Amino acid sequence: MIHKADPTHLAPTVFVVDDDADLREALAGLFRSVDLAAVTYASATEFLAAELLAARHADAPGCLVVDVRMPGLSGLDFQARLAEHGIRLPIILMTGHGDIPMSVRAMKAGAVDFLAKPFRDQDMLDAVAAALARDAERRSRDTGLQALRTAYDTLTPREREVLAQVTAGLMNKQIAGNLNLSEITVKIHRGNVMKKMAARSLADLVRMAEALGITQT
Amino acid sequence: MIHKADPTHLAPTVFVVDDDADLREALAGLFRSVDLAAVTYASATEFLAAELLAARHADAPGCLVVDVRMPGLSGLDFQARLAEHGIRLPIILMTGHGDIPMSVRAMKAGAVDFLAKPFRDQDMLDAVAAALARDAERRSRDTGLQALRTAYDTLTPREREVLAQVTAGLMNKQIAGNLNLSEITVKIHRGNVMKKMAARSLADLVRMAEALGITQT
DNA sequence: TCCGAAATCATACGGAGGGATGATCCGGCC
DNA sequence: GGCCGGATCATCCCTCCGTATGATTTCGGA
Repeated sequence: MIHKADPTHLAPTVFVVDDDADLREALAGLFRSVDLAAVTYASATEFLAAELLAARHADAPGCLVVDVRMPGLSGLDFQARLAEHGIRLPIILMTGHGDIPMSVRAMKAGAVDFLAKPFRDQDMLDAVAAALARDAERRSRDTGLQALRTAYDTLTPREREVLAQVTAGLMNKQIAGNLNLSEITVKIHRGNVMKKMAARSLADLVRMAEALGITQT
Repeated sequence: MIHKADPTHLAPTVFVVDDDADLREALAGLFRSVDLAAVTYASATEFLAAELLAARHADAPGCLVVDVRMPGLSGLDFQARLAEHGIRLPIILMTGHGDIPMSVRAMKAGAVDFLAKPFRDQDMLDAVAAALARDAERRSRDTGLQALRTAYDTLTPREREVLAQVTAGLMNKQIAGNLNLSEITVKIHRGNVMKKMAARSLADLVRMAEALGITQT
């Protein structure tokens, strides 16, 4: 496990999606000039095809720089489509002929920035820096949670019930009553839960349950 | 305490700030037509003066509908100024001559919406509904936290130290060592903490500490 | 059919939590 | 000076937690 590369530490990539080849290359050059890897696509569908096939979207840190007006899928629709495919890269939108409602809609949908062309290189670089920071933060949150989920997945159904009630603050005795068990059995499940979740204290376990969204009915 | 009115349940008020008297009144009428209380101001400074004097901002649920271009304080500066005064009402901005960068800046700063004039009445009402929902949600989160803070404020310095280490998962014995106390003293502080915080279990206490952002150095 | 994982329970012991009672000491405050 | 709250500690006692040892049952897969 220690030998597996941690995607969080990979160099991030800026994915440029624009039907204007000149602009694509200009942007890619701009990003590379500040030591950022850049990949270009001529359309949203091209990006989706490539990324879904590569299946890299799950572990590729980076962000998207997308023109809102493109043949086929528009930037705004693209924004919505990404979520469906589980791609959660932060998006920076660009437009040559956008209006205020469009920019507001994009920002509401979670875009990091919305730049009207022409924009200054520095504005784009600032936006990309913000987007990459947002992506890195989401990733670190996600990997923490994923480790917890992996551990949680190893629990048996009974152990999960016990976990829920333990972290709800019930005593072994009460849990035993609720589940129609003897207290000793609850203790055993409880001990197993602590081991499997690698919790060093009840406080630990409570925080884990909190992060996992485990609630007691 | 039970007899004090819960601001959460007061009817929300829409605060309209615009230097155009006709538009002010038109908007106030629109809001009242859907049974929303509306108060109008001709400028940002007028709003701040009135609200800060009334000291109602702390418990008045509602939202702001503000024109970005006004004599004196602009809508965007106004947005920044509110935070300084501790006023956290959601803001909807309007503009007659805005541009995309302005709208993006406003949205980044947390505006609920940014409407270009002329807008449809329904769009404004939708925006206000969203703003009021956001305000109500923040309020309910805040009041929950405030109850916790009130309880936490009653703790003595020693009790807070013990709380921090208890919720960090340390045993009484270890806490006693860290604080150079006997175990029995820790137990007493611990018991006092449970009473004062009204925690019915350790799990409870851990969640409270989590919500309060209490971390162990 | 046999094995292993899951689930169940008993007994027993040691450690940890938690309350009650009683006591001392110190520093503000009326 | 006297009072009170905060902090400190002891002793006693009971409950709760955790784990080890040993054992049974059930169920699904090799």
